[in-house]
Amino acid sequence: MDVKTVCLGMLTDGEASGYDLKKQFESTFSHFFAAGYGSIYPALSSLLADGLVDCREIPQDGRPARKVYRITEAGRDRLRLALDEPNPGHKVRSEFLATMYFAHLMSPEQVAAVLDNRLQDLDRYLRMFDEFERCSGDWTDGMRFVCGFGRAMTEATIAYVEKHRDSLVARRTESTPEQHVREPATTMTGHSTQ
Amino acid sequence: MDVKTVCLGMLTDGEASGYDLKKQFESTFSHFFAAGYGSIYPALSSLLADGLVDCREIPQDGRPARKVYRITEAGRDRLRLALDEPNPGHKVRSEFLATMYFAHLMSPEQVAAVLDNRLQDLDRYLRMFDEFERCSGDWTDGMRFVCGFGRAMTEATIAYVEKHRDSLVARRTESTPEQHVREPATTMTGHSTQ
DNA sequence: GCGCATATATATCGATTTGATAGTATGCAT
DNA sequence: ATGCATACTATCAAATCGATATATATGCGC
Repeated sequence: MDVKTVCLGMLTDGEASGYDLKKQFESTFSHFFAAGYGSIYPALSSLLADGLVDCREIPQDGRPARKVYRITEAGRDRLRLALDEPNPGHKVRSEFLATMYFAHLMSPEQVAAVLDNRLQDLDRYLRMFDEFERCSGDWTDGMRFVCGFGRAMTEATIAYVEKHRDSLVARRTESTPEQHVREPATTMTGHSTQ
Repeated sequence: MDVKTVCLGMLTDGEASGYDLKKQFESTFSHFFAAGYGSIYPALSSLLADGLVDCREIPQDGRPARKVYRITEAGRDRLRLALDEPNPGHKVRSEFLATMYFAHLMSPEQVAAVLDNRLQDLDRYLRMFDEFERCSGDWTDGMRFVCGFGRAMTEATIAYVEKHRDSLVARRTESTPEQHVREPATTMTGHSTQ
């Protein structure tokens, strides 16, 4: 399941332009499948070339013409085929966790800052889910499942970070730094690798 | 924080070859920062060209020579700089959730298969974390934090999927692959804000 | 009236990442 | 004896990311 397939899926809901799809990637899909113009426009071109969508232009004054895409029958077939994959992946790419992995190379203040910023982001996510749910009247079960999933993850993350924050930051706010020496006077240039 | 930075971080633990780093990406880092040879080797080349690591070759009979990389002082500086980023990202790319989003376009059997396969994967993750923790004697706080994070997410995911599985699959077990109409107000909705 | 942000719309470009593949040797199990 | 796993290296096309460019219109504060 790549961006092409997701675009195809979005188009089952009605015709849309690349701009429209981008907005959906930025809202409902943002917490589990983000995509930018650099992916969306090539995806639509490719789908069009393969006859999986068709396109009509709606001229507008001032703005460039809207190019509105619509899924074709071939497109629906292709989508069904893609949705048949029984074990779709789920990948996390976390610079946050990578940073925390190396917490021993950072000052306690730096670690605290990273954790607090993450908590703020998570709070923003929570508010986003509130927003979503406020207008979830006509949602499908799938949409509810996915949104609830995001909320559950966010809440579990907040709980975990708040619980373990101190064990990462706690250490004395000064003295005996493991690796992050401030004064380069006594260098470890001797390559003291094991 | 890209692959280059993570490689640099791994090398603070001692010298290593690209192959060694790959193994670490596949084990400890796999649940939040995977990388393949196609990223690792170019990363090491680039680090070498920038003088952030150095390299010595250890010839072996039969196999190609080991190229063992070691972080330099410039490399440590660069790493400290990278770790100073106060708000590192955390991204999810989930074909699983994208698929579930379109559950209404699938048969109940397909949906059930996807959910069950996911649960199996999650169970495998759980066992992986058990494995990790069995030899966590000399771990840093950061490593413990990251591993605990992965376990917490996995457990929360299992709980969520098991709790909501039926609401996605439920509908009559025999059905057309085409989409179905949603029924009004079954009481299982439950806004579990817990 | 001026500058600025935001929204509507399109699209491209370099850099990075992914996923698969290739090569070459040892050793182990079927 | 054949296939498979492990140990090493490495590359390549395709996909994706993130930033940017090009227009115009609307609204907001100063």
